[in-house]
Parts: sequence; C-alpha cells; structure tokens
Amino acid sequence: MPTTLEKALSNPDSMKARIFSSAQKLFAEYGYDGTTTRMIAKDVGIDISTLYYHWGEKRELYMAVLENFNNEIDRKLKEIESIVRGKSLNTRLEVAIDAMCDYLFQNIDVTRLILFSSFIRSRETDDLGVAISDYISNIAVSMGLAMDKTSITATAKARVMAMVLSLFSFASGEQFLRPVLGVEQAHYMEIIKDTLKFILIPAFTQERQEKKEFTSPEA
Amino acid sequence: MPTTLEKALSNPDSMKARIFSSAQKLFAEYGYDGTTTRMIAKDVGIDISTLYYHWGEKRELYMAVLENFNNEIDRKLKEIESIVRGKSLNTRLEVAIDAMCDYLFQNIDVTRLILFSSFIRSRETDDLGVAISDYISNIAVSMGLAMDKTSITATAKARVMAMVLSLFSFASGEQFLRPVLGVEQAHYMEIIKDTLKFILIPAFTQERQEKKEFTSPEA
DNA sequence: AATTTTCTCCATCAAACGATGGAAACATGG
DNA sequence: CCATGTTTCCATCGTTTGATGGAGAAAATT
Repeated sequence: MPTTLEKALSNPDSMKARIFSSAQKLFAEYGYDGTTTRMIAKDVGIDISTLYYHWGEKRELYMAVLENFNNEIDRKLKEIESIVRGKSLNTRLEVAIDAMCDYLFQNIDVTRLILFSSFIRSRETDDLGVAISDYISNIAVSMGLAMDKTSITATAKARVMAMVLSLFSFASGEQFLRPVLGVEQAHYMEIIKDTLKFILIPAFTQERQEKKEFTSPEA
Repeated sequence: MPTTLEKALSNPDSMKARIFSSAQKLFAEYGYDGTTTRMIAKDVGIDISTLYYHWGEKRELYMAVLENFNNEIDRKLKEIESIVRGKSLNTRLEVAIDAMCDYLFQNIDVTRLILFSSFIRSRETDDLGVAISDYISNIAVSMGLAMDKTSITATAKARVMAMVLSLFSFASGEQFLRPVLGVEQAHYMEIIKDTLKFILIPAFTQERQEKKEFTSPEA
C-alpha cells in the first residue's frame, strides 16, 4: 500500500518528483539552511514559483524528503529482518552489514539527510528531522540482540548505536573519507564492509559467549 | 609558543574572545549557514557592527573557530601519544579512548564543528572546514597501529576511521542519543567509553594475534 | 471549437541577510 | 583639560531569502 507521498512520486518524470529529487540531493549536500528554494528550482531548471505551486513551503518539501526516507528505511529493515531470521548471530551481523551497506551506499543522499537532521538544529524549527534514535531499538530487535523494544538495556542500545553511527558516517562521509583511503569508489564499500565486520562481529560474538547477555531468536 | 589566534583569545573577558565563544557555540549548534551574524551578536549582547569591527567577515570568524580546534586537537593528540608510548596495544587503546572521550565531551562544540565542517558543504565556499581526514593517519601512528604516515594500509586507516567516527558521533550526538539510552549526562560518557572499548579492543587485539598486521612500537 | 483545468513563468513583496560609514561613548597619555 | 586612539552603537546600504498574485501557455474536458 503506497503512501500518498509515494503515489505523488510514482512517476519520476513528473514535475513534483523532479523537484523532490533535486531537493533531496541539495538538502543532503548543503543541509536545510544551506539550501535555498532558488537553488532547487535552478537545479530542476524551473521558476521558483513552480516549485511553490507543487510543494508549498520549503519546510513542507523537506519534511516530505524525510518522510520518504522513513518509509524506505522501515521497509528495508523489515526486509533484512526477514532474511536473517533464525540465522546465527554471526551470520545475522554479516548479512545485515552487507545489506545495509548496499542500501545506504546506493542512497547516500538520504543517508546524509537523516544524519544531518538528527545532528544539526535548524534555524526556523526546533523539531525538524526524523531522529536516527527511532531506529536504534528497531535494529537491536531486528538483529536479535534483544527480545523486544522495551527490554533493551542501555548498554545493548549503545552498542547498536556504535554500529549504526559508523555505518551512517562511512556512507555519509564517503566524499572526504575515500580520498584518505586512496581507493576507488567500488573498492571503498568493500573496505567499509570488511571494517565493520572486523570491528563489530568479534565484539558481539565474544560478548555472547562470555555472558549470554543477548538473547537469540532461536532460543 | 601561542599562535596569534590564541593570543587574541588569551583574555576570555575581551570582546573578541566573547564573540569567538558565542560563535563557536552557535556554529556548532546550527552549522555555518544556519548561524547568522545577528544571532551571534545577540548571544553576546552587542551590536552586529561590533562583531564586524573585531572579526571582519563571517567566514573569517568561522575559520578562526576551526583553526582554534586544529591547534587544540593537535596538542591533545601529542599529549595522548606521549602517555601511551611504549604501552601494550590493549592499554594504548584503553587509555586513548578514555582520554579522547574526556576531551571531546568537555568540548562538544568543537567536536560537532569539526564533524560538520567535514561532512557538510557550505553555500559560499567549497573548501571551508578542516578535514577530519588529516587526523586519521596521525591517530593511527599515535596508537602505534602503523610505523609512519606513509606506510599505513587502506584497511588500517579504515579501522582507525571507524574508531574516530564512532567517537565523534557519540560526542556530537549526545543531545539526541542520550535520551534514547535513558541515562544521565554523567553516566552517558561512561557507557560510551565502555562501548567503544567493547567494540574496538577485541577487534584490534584479535587482529594482532592472528596476523601481526600492525606493528608495535616496542618491536 | 469552446471551455475548463492544470501548469509555468514574470514581476514583485516583506523580511532577513551580510556588511559598512559615521557619530557617539570610552579610555589613555600628555 | 585636552588630544588621540580605541571601541561601541545607530542607521542604513545592497542583496538574498522565502513566499505570492496574476498573466499567459498548455493540456484536458466538454
């Protein structure tokens, strides 16, 4: 069941969808305050008022971009969850890291957006943005690191945070991180995947063996 | 030997230093484009033109804030390096994580600033900002994960990146991450320290035992 | 073909932006 | 007390920002 937003964007050639696409790109690059409606209109190749005709206020357009990401990430998380269900913790982490990397690196714009909207306050409103925080608990459950949302310890949440923050940072910061590594774009993601597995899998699996702190879905 | 900038800020009651302090706080909260010169002036309690009298262009003030961070972080890294020199890798990581956390959490503004300046492009200039990237190699060497800057593999750099990005993200995002964990401010840092150690130490020490990929300074 | 609806642009608005010149307040040394 | 240099504020500049009304083009409907 497509949302009203998705229906409006169903035709990528429509003016509304073209504006949305440019807005997403620019908001992700310059942030909310750093992006002007004129920049978006120019990128699309239209007049400003055409933009306002289709989307109304700037804030409205921004919210739509965030809402769209919300829908996508929710779907993606459920998809990954269904894939890794029943697998061992080690496999769950490995598959999830691969899948999330694939997704986020294909959608760097939205990845940057969600990161910025969480970290940076806007001048006009105090509560713009969809918090990454909402996903932390969901991911912890999806990964089988906790039974349900309510029973997750602060420690477990923090570890999931570390995982998510690294992942988002690596994707969002590719533009300036990749030159430091001196690798090509295709190679970059492979290194990131390996690094995340290298860092995360020992930590979570060792913990499990030692304390059995995390419950596993097949238990 | 204090820099010219540090000399100008030596007296924290001076108008120039007060403006600098407010600017740092606001740039860190709203980003470059999200912070106006009027916001800064109002925060200090002065007229805009007073701000311009002391600092000139807005960009100038922003650059000064970044330069100040550069000086501080360089000093901090050298300080940490001298402390951990000769210690075991395990101890080095533990001490460094503690020290860096202590420092970054006491300077959340500058931590956020350096993160934003790396991730987000400004509207007016293309190369504003001091890249985090410069520190990656330095830290790798300081941690004893590599002999010198030139011989670090992309893989090793990526792992240091993961460490640095997590650290910076945890500090920069305290405002919205801490409520998710449901802990108090004092407890937050402790959890983050534990989490970083939990995540990083097994990865790096296991790697060392298995492949001896990283050189150690006492070898 | 005529009419209605949808769309796009031109011109423009008020408010906020970065930035400046000049007058007034302040301090300092003679 | 005055002269000189520094600092602060008021008023204002030109530009850019978000946003809108209305004229006309394009497309759809009748």
